[in-house]
Amino acid sequence: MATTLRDVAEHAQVSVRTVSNVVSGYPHVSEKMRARVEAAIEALDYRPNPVAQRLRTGRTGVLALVVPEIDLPYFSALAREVIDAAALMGYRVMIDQTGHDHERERQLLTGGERTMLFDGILFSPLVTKSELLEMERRSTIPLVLLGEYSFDGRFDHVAIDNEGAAHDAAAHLASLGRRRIAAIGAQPAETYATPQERTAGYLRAVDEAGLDRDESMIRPAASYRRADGHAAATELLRSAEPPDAIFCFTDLLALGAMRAVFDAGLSVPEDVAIIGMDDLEEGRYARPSLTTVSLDTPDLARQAVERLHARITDPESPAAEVTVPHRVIPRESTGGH
Amino acid sequence: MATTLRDVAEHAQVSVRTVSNVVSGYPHVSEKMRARVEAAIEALDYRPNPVAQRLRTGRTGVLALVVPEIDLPYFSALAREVIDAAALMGYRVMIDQTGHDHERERQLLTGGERTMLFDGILFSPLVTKSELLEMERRSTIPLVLLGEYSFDGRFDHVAIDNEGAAHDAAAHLASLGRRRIAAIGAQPAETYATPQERTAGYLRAVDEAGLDRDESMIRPAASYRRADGHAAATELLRSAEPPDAIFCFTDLLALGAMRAVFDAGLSVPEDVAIIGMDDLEEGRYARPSLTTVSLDTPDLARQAVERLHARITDPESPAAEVTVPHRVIPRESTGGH
DNA sequence: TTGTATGCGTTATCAC
DNA sequence: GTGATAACGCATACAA
Repeated sequence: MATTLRDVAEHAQVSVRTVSNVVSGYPHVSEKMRARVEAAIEALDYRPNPVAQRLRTGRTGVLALVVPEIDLPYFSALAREVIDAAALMGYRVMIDQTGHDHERERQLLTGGERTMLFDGILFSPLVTKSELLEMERRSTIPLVLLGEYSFDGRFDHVAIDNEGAAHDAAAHLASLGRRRIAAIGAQPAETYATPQERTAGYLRAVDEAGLDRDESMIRPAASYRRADGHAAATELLRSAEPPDAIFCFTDLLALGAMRAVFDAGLSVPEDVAIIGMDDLEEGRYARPSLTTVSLDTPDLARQAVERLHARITDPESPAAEVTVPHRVIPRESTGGH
Repeated sequence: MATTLRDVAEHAQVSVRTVSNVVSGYPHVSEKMRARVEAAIEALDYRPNPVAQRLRTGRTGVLALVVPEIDLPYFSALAREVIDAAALMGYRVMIDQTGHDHERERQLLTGGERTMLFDGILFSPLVTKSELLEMERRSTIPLVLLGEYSFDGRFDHVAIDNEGAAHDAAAHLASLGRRRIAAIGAQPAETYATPQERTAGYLRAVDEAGLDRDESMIRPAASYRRADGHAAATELLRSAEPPDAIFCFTDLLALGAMRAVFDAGLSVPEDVAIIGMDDLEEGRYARPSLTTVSLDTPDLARQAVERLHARITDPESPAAEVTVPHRVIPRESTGGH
């Protein structure tokens, strides 16, 4: 069926070794040999079997990208950049959705039935500290964390400064004269790093602005979808002293929150200013356009893939901590440019 | 390093054959043998090497999903469902982005350097008829087309009725009393099937409503992103006789068009009613919420994966043509429920 | 029911 | 610089 190295070797009257050399670009091959082999390759339309190459070399040329849900715009934007960055370095990308299923995450990391299917993992889901500990104990596969814990430098880690970014977002609202600044996206238990760090940054900004901390202004979000932002904002607006500004931990939450403000008969930014994080394209076209904290996703993806590649080629290289810059982008939802 | 069948066999004092039987669930294995082998597997923490399995069996357990851009919400939603549906049938999914690069598409289909990396392809990008012809000539890998040409039943094909769906969308606008109904998303040349069919459906609805066909009301869109919808709508609104309704071939185009209407100082749906297609979650939270044509994406994904699986297991099975139902969902952008 | 041996298509180690 | 050949880890035809 499929043409193999041996077929080419026979056709060109040389050994498989020589054909392999030509195919893999081994430098020490005489010109006439190379020409003969290449002619045979052309004639037989030969293409190497990657599966056999893998078995032999142990490398698969595939990276896994693990995300909670690929249809969350932030993750699909990330996936796009990761796929492109990986392609540039000769990798293909397999995407796994954990769907917030911790068991699924563990399986993916500790081997499960899927060992050796990829050379490394870009791990992006929310994850708890104890899960990371378990990973470190059991897993041996090269791993780069995207976002979340830096975890004592035991894993490569590429992310923004969550605390700082959240601080800047809330500080932006304060700088506009808003006094009752709410936050949406905290997580109830002390489980995940991202919401914790963002809450901390928010609180620091509140303190620095000389505002009162008000626990009732901090709202959890079970997930980071529009519906969660809508529900949380609706509750906030019903309270005795509603906020005049809301900092949402993601743009998607913010878009849901905006819709809730309109549904309550109020307007953005006049009654309530809103800021998100992620700089989704959707926010640029929303009405009003959404002020947000932008993080250079292409850069983040590129750095993550590079880190992972470095770890794959040299498993002993020290873990790196990469922080990608962020910046507030003022738009209409906080009163313009 | 890694434990192999042979290691397990030695540990359990049996042959590799027996271990293999146990691992692969071969029924005729005596109880004590099975127990001994399983104990050894447990003790050595053995896991089969999927790459070796593949080389041996020729099956990879991987499907490729080819899309133009994974960060277009329609395709990320599709990817989510495809990944889930594939997981249910024991497949993993590799995502490829063609980025509207026809050369890239051809490579993916006619083999390129990537042969035998997956068992089948779900092919979703826009594609021309001549490209499909070339595919049929050269490619041998199981393939299911999502959307686009049915192509004479030579490929399995899962899609909505594009012509009918477009007709229903435009007819919905006409039924609301709109007289100057524009369309955004046509493609200039006679290249792709989807825009052609949608244009045809639009024209049929215009005719049926007794309205005049007006070529200037049909606007092309280079891509299907918000920016394209914005640009096209802006032009339409500047014309001497601007439209009172716009049918956009995708929700993303519609969301861009809505923003353009606001930027022009007009309102939706009072001045211009807008309808899209795809039923993105984004449209449900937009202001005003976006009327759209919904197609059951989970169902489409499931059927596509099932078709592909059927073709993989039986390459001789006749090509199937599956049409997934659609329906108009009225929302605020056309004047409510 | 279980063991032995061969091959899937490569790469890489030896010789020459 | 090139040729023969042994793995890589698994599944299976054939034998027992």
